[in-house]
Amino acid sequence: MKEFPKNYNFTEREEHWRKFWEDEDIYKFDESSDKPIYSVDTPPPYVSAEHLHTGHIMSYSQAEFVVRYKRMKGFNVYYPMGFDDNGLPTERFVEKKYKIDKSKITRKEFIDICLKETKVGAQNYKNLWQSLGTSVDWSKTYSTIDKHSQKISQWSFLDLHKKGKIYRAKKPVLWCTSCRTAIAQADLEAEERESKLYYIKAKVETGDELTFATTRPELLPACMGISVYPNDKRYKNLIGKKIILPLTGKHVYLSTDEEVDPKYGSGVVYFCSFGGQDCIDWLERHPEAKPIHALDPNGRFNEQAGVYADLKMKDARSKIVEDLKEIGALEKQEDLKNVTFIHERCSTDVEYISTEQWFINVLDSKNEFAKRGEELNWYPNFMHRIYKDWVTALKWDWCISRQRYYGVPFPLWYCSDCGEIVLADEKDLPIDPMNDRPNKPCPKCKGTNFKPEEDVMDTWMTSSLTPLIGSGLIQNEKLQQKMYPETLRAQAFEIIRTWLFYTIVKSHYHHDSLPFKDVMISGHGLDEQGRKISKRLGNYVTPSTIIEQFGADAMRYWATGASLGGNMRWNEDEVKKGKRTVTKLWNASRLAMESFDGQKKPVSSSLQDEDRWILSRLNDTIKECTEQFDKYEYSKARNAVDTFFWNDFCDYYLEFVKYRIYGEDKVSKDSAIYTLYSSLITIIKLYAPILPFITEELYQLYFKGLEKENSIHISAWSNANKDWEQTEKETKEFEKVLKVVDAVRAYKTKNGISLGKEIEEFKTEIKLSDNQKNLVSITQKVKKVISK
RNA sequence: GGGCGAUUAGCUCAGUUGGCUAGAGCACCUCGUUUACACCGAGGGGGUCAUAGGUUCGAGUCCUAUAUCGCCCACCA
Repeated sequence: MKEFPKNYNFTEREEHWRKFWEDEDIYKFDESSDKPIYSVDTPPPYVSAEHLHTGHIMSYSQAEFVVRYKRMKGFNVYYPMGFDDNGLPTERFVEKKYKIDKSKITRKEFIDICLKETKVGAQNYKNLWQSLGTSVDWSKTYSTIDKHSQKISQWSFLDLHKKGKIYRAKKPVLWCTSCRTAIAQADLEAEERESKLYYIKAKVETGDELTFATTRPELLPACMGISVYPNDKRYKNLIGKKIILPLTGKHVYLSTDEEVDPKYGSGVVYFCSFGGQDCIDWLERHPEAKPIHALDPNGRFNEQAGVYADLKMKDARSKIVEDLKEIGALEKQEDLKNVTFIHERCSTDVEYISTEQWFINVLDSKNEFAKRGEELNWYPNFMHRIYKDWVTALKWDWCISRQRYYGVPFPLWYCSDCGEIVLADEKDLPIDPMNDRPNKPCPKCKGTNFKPEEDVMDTWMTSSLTPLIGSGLIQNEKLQQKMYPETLRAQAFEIIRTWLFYTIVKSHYHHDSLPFKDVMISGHGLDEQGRKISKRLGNYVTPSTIIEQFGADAMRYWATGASLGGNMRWNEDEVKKGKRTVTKLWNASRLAMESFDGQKKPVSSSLQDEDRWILSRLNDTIKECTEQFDKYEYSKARNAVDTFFWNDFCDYYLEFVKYRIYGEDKVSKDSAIYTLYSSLITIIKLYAPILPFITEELYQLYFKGLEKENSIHISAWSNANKDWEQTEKETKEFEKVLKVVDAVRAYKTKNGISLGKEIEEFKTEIKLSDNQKNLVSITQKVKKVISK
């Protein structure tokens, strides 16, 4: 056996193996293989993420453990990587970073900055993934703004349009006044706030007074109707009467509405043109009412709001409340908590503005999407519930158009003469209607003047296609078809309602199938106190610092700490434990390997009791570990290996065989070496998915010459071996030895005797055979073991 | 308001279909340099398994309430 250094220099060796894997194409997808395919769809991260934190490491590593396991299990693994660099998140990032005022920059200039910025971001991610040893096939990468992704996104639009799932309509949509674009229901976040319920008095034409209650008095200029519950006796004689609104002097009529709760507030509700879901629903029930378009897309009132024109919502509120007080129309106000919807990207209050947008019809197929959710294999299972609830609660069709610059353009124009929508030809994709022109005149009026669609697509319009984009990177068409649906989607739980849901929508409509068979959902990375990691709190550590300090293997080891789907706190001690495991593996291997003969694989000759025992334990560990990995329970898989390696193998077995490998008895030595070899190669294989660097190092140091595969990561996973099985009785019999060993150790420790020091005799109540007595005396340095 | 998780040693967490005299790692205390490892080994202290009921021969594990925390969802204006 060649020289075995005393210490393992992870900094240098990890760098070495990174390069080796890349040079040798270890993780390259083999297009000619006929092994079963295992394809993986992991989230293309937003490259605009300003910082990478341990939460990212956690969720990507967890998927990667499984990927490595499957690769060793004999699957032809397809693991591409994408970067999400289109859409609103990137735009907001660039706007903030460069303090851009979009009115003072051209569309093209802005897009150029975005493209430049995303290149930098993608490189940062790639560097981190590589230093972590992520086993991606880097020749298969995509970005969501590249031509390939644009082509597929535009194809998706055309196909869904053809299938009648896409429509354009002018109706109230969710609107962000800060981003100045329409958004989708999935982009909303609910925020509970301390608010006030204002009781406002209005005059009735009969001379009576009517008090209605609202949390949003600022919408008064857009009031389009007032309703009470049909059987509410208090207001019976006022129904149908003209109500004169305070401040604006406009009038509406008092109507009845089943949805009004007579017990809440004054039992009188006013409805406004952009107040919220309740108002939209009310308008549907009261088509006679006329919406008042008093709010501009920038969030300011316009001339329809009379004296309140030009005011922002917030300012309008205080002004209107003030004015109401002044004229004595504010009866009272009560404190209450209520839920406001905000845009998740910028936390701006969402408004409801009637605009013309593109939609994908999802509401009509809610049941089918729910059914797809049932067909999907969920790991862990309880995550299914989040999906189910979301699908059931859907209220809006998916608005896919954004009034922004940086995104995939819609493949269409409008005829300037007749307004007809002219779609691009599939064969011309991708196109940009701003630069390209239709290749034929308007099919309706033969006109040749066109207006491009200036809106861009919602970023999810593209990322919902990642299974297609990923598999589409395979040139071989026959093979490409075998790649869809993919095998595994791995993602975090907070994007179930977006990424997962939208991907299922697309696959269902396009292919009438699920996009993948399994979904593995990770939890959140939290800080040490259990708080969500956020930029504002600054409560995160930089992964690259940890990797430099403890090594990538140690960092990855930490990521196994959370059970599947569970949240995990940051805990540097766990990283240290990973580092210690690496060191321990190194040292244990040093002991074993220095006894190995490099020429040929050892074979089993005459195994001794302790050999049979450890091999049986090894066998159990293989079974347990495999079973857990098959269920995506990387955490439990690691646990099984840890227990075996530290407790059984190091604490007991290595102590048992030391004297044999240093000794002269060839038969005894050979069987010890066979057992050591079998155990060690298995241990490093079982650890390989989690600790790819140290296991590769150990594999290359000795096993490669005999095991043939170029890297441990493409070597075959260890299978349970029938020959190694032991009956329960045999195991129990041997465990008596362990008990006596424990007793000897305890005796020595309590008496301050070094474990290496020989003692004269040791008495035990446990009945041991002569073989067993012999084993205890030699390994524990007791001249004579006296047992019953 | 509805739902889903969680609640086990000082800390972070395991405890699979009920059999546990409740485990691990860290931390703590004591001992020990032994030809793999002091980034170590050995030994030890420490828990009425959130609370209250119930099912059972037997419950950390199942049921029913309650409490606290976290998350998801939700138009009572």
